[in-house]
Amino acid sequence: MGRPKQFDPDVAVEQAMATFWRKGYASTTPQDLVAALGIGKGSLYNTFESKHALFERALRRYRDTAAAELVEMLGRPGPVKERLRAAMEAIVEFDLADPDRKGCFAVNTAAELAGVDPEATGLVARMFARTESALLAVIEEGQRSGELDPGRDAEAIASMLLAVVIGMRVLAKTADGPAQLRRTVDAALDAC
Amino acid sequence: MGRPKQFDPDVAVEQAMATFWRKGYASTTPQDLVAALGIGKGSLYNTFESKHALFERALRRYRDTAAAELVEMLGRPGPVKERLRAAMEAIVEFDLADPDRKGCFAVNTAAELAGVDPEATGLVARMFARTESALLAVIEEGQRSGELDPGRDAEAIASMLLAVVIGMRVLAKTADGPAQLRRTVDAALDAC
DNA sequence: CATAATTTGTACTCATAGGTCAAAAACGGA
DNA sequence: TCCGTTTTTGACCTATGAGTACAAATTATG
Repeated sequence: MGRPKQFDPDVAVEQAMATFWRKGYASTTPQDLVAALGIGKGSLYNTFESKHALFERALRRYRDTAAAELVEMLGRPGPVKERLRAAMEAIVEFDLADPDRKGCFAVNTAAELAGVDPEATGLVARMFARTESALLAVIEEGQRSGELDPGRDAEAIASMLLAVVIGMRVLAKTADGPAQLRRTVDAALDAC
Repeated sequence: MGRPKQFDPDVAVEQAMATFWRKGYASTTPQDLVAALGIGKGSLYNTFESKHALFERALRRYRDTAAAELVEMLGRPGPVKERLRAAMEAIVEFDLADPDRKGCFAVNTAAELAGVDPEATGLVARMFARTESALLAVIEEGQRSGELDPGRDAEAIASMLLAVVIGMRVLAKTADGPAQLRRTVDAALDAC
């Protein structure tokens, strides 16, 4: 019954994610969104309650795709140090290859909305926590297998690696070349 | 000659800095600014060319105060590790004590405007570079004095510490307590 | 085929962004 | 005290933000 939608809401959320990611929340206008999604304003507000609601869905989508990918990479089989290096290098490659220099959607959102938007703040905090858990799991696995020194504080190392990753993704937005970030990866791995 | 200004432009820049720092560039409105500076809109635009020009001055002020303070702390006399710890712990204390969770103005600006606003991007990139230089100087000093292992790559460690600091300042915006950041400081110092 | 249900496009609305401008006010100098 | 200069005040302006209203269009079902 009723007229069927002319567009796929999931695809629309994906496109909204790309737009919010590139421009940030405040700077993204309804016009930006209708242009990016290729639908009219009526459909926009009929399908998604509000700009804020759509933003929240976009953030969740990010969590379930890009953020989940990092966690997945860390969970792959293989030597611990190689996994950590692969994951960090993939981030560096990705961020530097992006002509828009979008960085990380979660990091950008933390910088823009933490303390202002409770839903966004909570979502981002949990993404960070999830990433930290994944890092911790890898570190502990390495310590058990003897690849890493078991005498070190695994939680501290995981927390530091999370900070390194977040810091790199900020730096990637202003970096003029890959040298600095590659050095950072090397030093971070040495610290494990 | 002519009517004297009723307000101190330097103080006004300071207040503008606080406002931009807390709300970000896009979300700060002329109304916010006249309210924060306590002057009329005419005076605002008579004294500062535009919102963007005022923002740039605010960023420069930040560079010359808060950002300079970190560099200064790192340059103080004393054992290298103690200096690094003191500087990092000061950042953590400062960020967590702030009820607004503003974080670092430079980091927030990088997240919001890198790639969009050339002046802001350049200013932030140079603040980061300056901080990295200060970190490198401390590391090298420690390696010369024997406090740190001279066999390690000082530049890599400095780059990593910069990433750690930036990452911590993002994390401080969503953190629920000091534990995670304290662990990060410990692990970062161990990595030197 | 009529009808109910849903979507879509378009035209509105109200508030605010970002800024300009004219006139009044406050100064120092002649 | 009048003049030229500069600042302040606050009304004004145009464009856009975010969203609403609603009629027209499109569909499944009885």
